Amino acid sequence: MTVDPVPIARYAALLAHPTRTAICLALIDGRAWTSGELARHVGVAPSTASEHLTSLVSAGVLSEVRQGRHRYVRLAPEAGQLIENLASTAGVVMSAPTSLRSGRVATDLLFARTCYDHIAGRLGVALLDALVAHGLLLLSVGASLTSDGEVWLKSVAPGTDLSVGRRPVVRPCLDWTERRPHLGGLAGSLLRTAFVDRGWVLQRPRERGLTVSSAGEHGLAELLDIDVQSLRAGAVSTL
Amino acid sequence: MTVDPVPIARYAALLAHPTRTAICLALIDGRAWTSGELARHVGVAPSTASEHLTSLVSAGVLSEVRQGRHRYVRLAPEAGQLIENLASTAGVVMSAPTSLRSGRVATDLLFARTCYDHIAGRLGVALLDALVAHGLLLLSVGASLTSDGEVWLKSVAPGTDLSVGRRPVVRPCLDWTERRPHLGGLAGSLLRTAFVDRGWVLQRPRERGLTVSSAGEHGLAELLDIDVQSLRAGAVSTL
DNA sequence: ACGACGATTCGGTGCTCACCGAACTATGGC
DNA sequence: GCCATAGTTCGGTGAGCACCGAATCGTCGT
Repeated sequence: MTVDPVPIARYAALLAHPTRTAICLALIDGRAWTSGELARHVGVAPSTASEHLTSLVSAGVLSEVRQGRHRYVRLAPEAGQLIENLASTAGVVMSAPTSLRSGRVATDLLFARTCYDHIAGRLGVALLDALVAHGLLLLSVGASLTSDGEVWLKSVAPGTDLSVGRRPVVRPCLDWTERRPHLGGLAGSLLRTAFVDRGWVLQRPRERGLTVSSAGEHGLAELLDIDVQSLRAGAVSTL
Repeated sequence: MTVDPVPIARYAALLAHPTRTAICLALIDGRAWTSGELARHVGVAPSTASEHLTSLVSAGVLSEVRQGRHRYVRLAPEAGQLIENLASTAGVVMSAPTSLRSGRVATDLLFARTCYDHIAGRLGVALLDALVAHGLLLLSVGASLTSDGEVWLKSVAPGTDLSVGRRPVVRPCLDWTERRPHLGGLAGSLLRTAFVDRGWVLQRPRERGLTVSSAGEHGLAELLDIDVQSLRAGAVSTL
């Protein structure tokens, strides 16, 4: 007995069930998905998806990060490679756009999407960077608005009372496609609402993806020097 | 739904069971094994092994050739690659000698082994080539001994009656490690017996592998100009 | 023709596991 | 404090399948 077949078989078994395979295929775009999203995507009960994720994570096929009540999972790079290898050996044509970090839906989401009630993706990261660049936000341990920032926010989102509630005004929320924080907390929520109200940011029901109108492009450029065009083209903010 | 997970899962499932994995690992040495050998090797009933082989073959993981009452299977090259990939991803160290066409046992068998009751492997192929080179054997459609060959055979294996029985005197038997015919049939059997009797070829019970003594090296060189040393080193006859 | 042997087919058995729903925990925002 | 939402745990159910032994088939060599 030269090589023990058991661990190999055990690993293969993880990819040997349509549901888990579908989960991995969804994750091959390189993004982090939540447990619930995956459950809906592959059409099983949340409990079932959760069980699958647990086994995939404990075997190292997926890596997980828990944030609040969400469980984000990502495909481990080696596992992604193996799956593409497996698919091609199995004679399945994986269309190019399905590969890592591409595909229409995927790129849309990479550009801008909702995270809880605020904006994530490259746009969300750019937003936070712009606030810092303009001296409106201070990023050290945690984050906080400067006094300029408070004034600015009230002008952008009129009728805001920052003293109410226990929700932190700003919260750096780790962005799982950019691996950098974007703007969360109350300020993030207010900004999203303000942008949607102005018709700058468009949000379709039951979808995570956000789009920016041409009015939004102008507005964001004027307000915070954000170049939406280049963000959309894939540029990341360089702060 | 961009990619159908089902065929991928189905393929992975083939490698997802310890028994089938063990079969594939055995086959990774690049040689063709019979169904029964694999059954014994992995420790299951012949019927079980047969079933596994059927599914592996029909999925293209293995290729099969039936010869007489034997079913030879080989690992498809892409499948071998995938398995090595899978093993390394699963964190299993596949020691170098386990890889394609190497390892001690494997190379021994590549050099010389029994096939039915005659000699296969590089030595078997060299034997057939030498007979042809010396004008003792005619290889066209099928094969037949020349009259010189008959005389020679009787001198090497005294007491031989070639007219008895329905067994073909010579039969080119496809060698599944060399992909070229070696000497089968009655002549092959007689030569093996003669060589074993003379102590040229050594055969341990319950093993397929054959070894050649130093007496055998001299004898084969003198009798048929066969260079056992270089065969053992991996050279193949070039006829 | 016959016996030996390798391989296959077929029933039956038992284990594993994917799945769901229901109950529960934890988090977020009011 | 409250409710809503995301996720998890757990028991039970059902399907799939790896396995074996017995019977059968085909080939080989006498």
